[in-house]
Amino acid sequence: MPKRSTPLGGKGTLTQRLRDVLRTRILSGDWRPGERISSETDLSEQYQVSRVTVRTALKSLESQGLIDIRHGSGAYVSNFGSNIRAGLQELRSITETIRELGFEPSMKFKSLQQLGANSEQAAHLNIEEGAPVLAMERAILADGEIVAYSYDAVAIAGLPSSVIQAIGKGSVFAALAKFGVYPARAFAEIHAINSTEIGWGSKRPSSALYLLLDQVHFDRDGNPLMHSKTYFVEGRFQFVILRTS
Amino acid sequence: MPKRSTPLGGKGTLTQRLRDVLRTRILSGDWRPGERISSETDLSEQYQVSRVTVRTALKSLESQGLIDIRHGSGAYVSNFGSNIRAGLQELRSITETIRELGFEPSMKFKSLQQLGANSEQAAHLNIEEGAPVLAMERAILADGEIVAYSYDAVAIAGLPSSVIQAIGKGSVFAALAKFGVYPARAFAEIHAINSTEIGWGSKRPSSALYLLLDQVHFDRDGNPLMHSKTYFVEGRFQFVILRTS
DNA sequence: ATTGAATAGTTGTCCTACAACTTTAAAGGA
DNA sequence: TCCTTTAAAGTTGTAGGACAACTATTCAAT
Repeated sequence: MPKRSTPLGGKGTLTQRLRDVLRTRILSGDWRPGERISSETDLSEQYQVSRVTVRTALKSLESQGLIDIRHGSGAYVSNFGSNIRAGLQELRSITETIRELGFEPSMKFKSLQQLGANSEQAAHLNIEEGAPVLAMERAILADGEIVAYSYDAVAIAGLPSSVIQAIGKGSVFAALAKFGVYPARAFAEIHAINSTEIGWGSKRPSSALYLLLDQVHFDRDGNPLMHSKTYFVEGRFQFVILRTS
Repeated sequence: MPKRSTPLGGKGTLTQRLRDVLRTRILSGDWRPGERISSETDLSEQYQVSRVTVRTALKSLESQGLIDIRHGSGAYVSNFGSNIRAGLQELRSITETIRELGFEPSMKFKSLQQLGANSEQAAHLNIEEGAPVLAMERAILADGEIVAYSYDAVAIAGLPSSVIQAIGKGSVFAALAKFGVYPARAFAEIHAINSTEIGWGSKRPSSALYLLLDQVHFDRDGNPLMHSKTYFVEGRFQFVILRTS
């Protein structure tokens, strides 16, 4: 039984760091699905943290559906394991998800301009109609194949121009992160859409069937940051959700 | 400031009972969105439980997105509140969700018979092809209007006939509960479907556009209980997801 | 072979204490 | 008056020890 001397590097609270380490171990197969993981006491000794910290980390993993804790018995790896990584309930950027699935993500801008918010955007972003927003129309590709079209609007009142310019080059979230703004939550609505007016370009899919993810991203204070309507080409992107009680 | 003498009635661990009480208080508006709820120390005195129990309950609510805990400051009600109740990430029966949204749910069976599992069902339920399953074709209505069509298959090998008969009359989950079997998790895939071969009956929707929820329910041991393909009529049912990081 | 009781192991809850962080208030200086 | 700094109080995060409640195993008795 090898001792772990890993100092739990990373950011966030001690509990969060331990949780990330344990999640990695579970997803990498240190314990097989159905198998019992080390007891709380063992883990607390291995990582030199209190049992409180171990418990909180395990509880978090349980709420994410990765493990199942049973009173008097132990914590067991659930039988879903790796599939959950692509789960919808976890907030990750689309390009990041594509890369984790083993594809090479890329992006093609159709338009990128600063203009006044329309009524829908204003309502979602909680700003005045006509207030400045950065509007984008993008195609998202995986290994050169279009998987989604996205229509986004970022509220940019108060943002420095350096950040605004950076948005056009890479990931929106990466640019906002440099300004110290992180999306903490997103509230999404899902719809089935059948329309030929969504896509563009020569590589446009033959089918007109899309799965629309209409979502608003918020920072941790509940301030809306970005509204985006992303149309996923049906069949090219797998949406999975883990539902727990 | 009134003292709470509520003995935290209900089932489950003390933490779970406290969590349910606090969730009810939050959803019923005891604290407004953005407002800070009582401190952990206060709550532990109010309900006569330890601070550990309060912390665990609050952490659970945080992972569900109802509150936001900030180090050194407090726990704040997040700005979504009641919308979350209909969230997809929470595992509840469709009829239950419909009732909570203020409509009167009902069900119309087109077929209900015991037959051998086809290859798709066998794979999802982890049983042999041809093993006995209870197959259903149902229309789900809210206030008399069709909101979804569902094609379900329950693995019934080993189930007493009394339970099998009860399934046909009321909720599937309610019948299984009497046998001591509870669905603890579901793994769902989402698709957009455009087909005229889904619905039936005179009240069939004019549109052929559906949101397909293809899901498998599991018990807490990871055993598959039921596979269901539910086709929601686009526009008649709002799907929302809270995504957290 | 079956039952039942003892036993060790594990998670659930409690208590106390302190560290780390946030917010508010007071004090001081320009 | 306005602003900055400092102090204090309040809140969440982590630690350690203790015991209750539950589970799984072992072993003896029937």
